Amino acid sequence: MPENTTPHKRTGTKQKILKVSTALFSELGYKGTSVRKIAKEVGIRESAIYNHYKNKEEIFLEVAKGIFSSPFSQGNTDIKESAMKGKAFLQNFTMQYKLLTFDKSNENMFRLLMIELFQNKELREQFMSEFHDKNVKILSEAFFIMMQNSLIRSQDPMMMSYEFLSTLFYMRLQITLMRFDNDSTTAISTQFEKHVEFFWESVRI
Amino acid sequence: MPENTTPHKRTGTKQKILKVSTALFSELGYKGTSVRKIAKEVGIRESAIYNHYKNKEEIFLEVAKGIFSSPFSQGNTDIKESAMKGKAFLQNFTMQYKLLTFDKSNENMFRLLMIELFQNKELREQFMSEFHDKNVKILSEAFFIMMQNSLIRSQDPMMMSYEFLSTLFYMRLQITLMRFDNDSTTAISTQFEKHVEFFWESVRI
DNA sequence: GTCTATATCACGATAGAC
DNA sequence: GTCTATCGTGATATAGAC
Repeated sequence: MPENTTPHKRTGTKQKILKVSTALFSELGYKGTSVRKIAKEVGIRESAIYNHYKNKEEIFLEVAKGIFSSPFSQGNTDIKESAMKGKAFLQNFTMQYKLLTFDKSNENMFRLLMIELFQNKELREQFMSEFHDKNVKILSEAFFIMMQNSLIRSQDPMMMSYEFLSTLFYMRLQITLMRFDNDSTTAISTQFEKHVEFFWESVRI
Repeated sequence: MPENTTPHKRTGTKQKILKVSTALFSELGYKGTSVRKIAKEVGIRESAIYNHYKNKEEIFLEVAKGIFSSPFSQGNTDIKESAMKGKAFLQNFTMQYKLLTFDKSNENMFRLLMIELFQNKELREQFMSEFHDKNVKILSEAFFIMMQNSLIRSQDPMMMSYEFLSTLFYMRLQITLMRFDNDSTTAISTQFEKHVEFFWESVRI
């Protein structure tokens, strides 16, 4: 027995608002997206929006929340195990990253992040923790294990992760920008594999 | 005999508009900056703005133009000469980049760039050509020379530049974000030097 | 070149009928 | 839960006096 808003009919409208808002915020940023546009796209009047959300800010925060919960940590495939493979681990990690880069919904997330990064403190913190720290942590563990197994030369694992990750991020930024203008990304897309090659040659023993 | 607008008095107003606009656009983005705010800060009425610029867009493009002409290529110190020094060249290049990162006006520029990157096609093109291509070109030349002199291992110079640059960019982004929130950047600021060390160890023969 | 005054518009949000 | 109607605000931009 559900006792929430819209008891028996499906909660379609609220979800539709969220879906439409996600697309619009991603494309136009916070200021560029108006409640008017959202309502129009959803197919209701502006005033009806306020039956579901207190105000525009509440919609945005809900969008931001949902967007970050998209799991980057894939299957949590035992790091201790896979890190032993050395180069293959990095190839796999990079592949996952590449897939995210070219995934449509993640592309929107990334765009929204970049647009609002300097305007929303909450988003900045999520960027640092979800985007950066999380990946550095995974990579650091892996590099540490590789060092223990004498696969790579000894270095600060955190620093190594930073070096490895920053290039992935920069490629992602460039590709997202290029796709935004419908430029071809074939040339740069092979860069991911080259990056792994270069990095591995730099650190392997 | 000047025959332009404001014949004998100084053209202070137009320059002041530009100066104020630069600060405001950098802080608030395009949508967040209103002609009202600009006028108020300058100390004139909104309508007076239109004696100097056709519209808001024209002001913004002028700001963007000026902001990119800030020369990264410093003294154009003969690359052929300095590249021979190998590691010292990279240290010098990175030092310049670090100075830019911590320079207040360049910090504003970078923030503006990040805010509007996905909203303004012209800015994207300027980013690609001025920000990326230019630096890749300088570094590629240097790496090529280093290879010729057997200072570093043989690789695609462009690719090497990409690898070297992307980390600098990522550090810059992180530092700018942290400074935005008044977080301490002492820990990350030494990363620049570590990056050069790591990279040099990766490529030197 | 600056001012006052105004036109026109889009925005976020609310009140109240259905 | 959605609608119509409306308010208040702040935005870009223009016309015309000084």
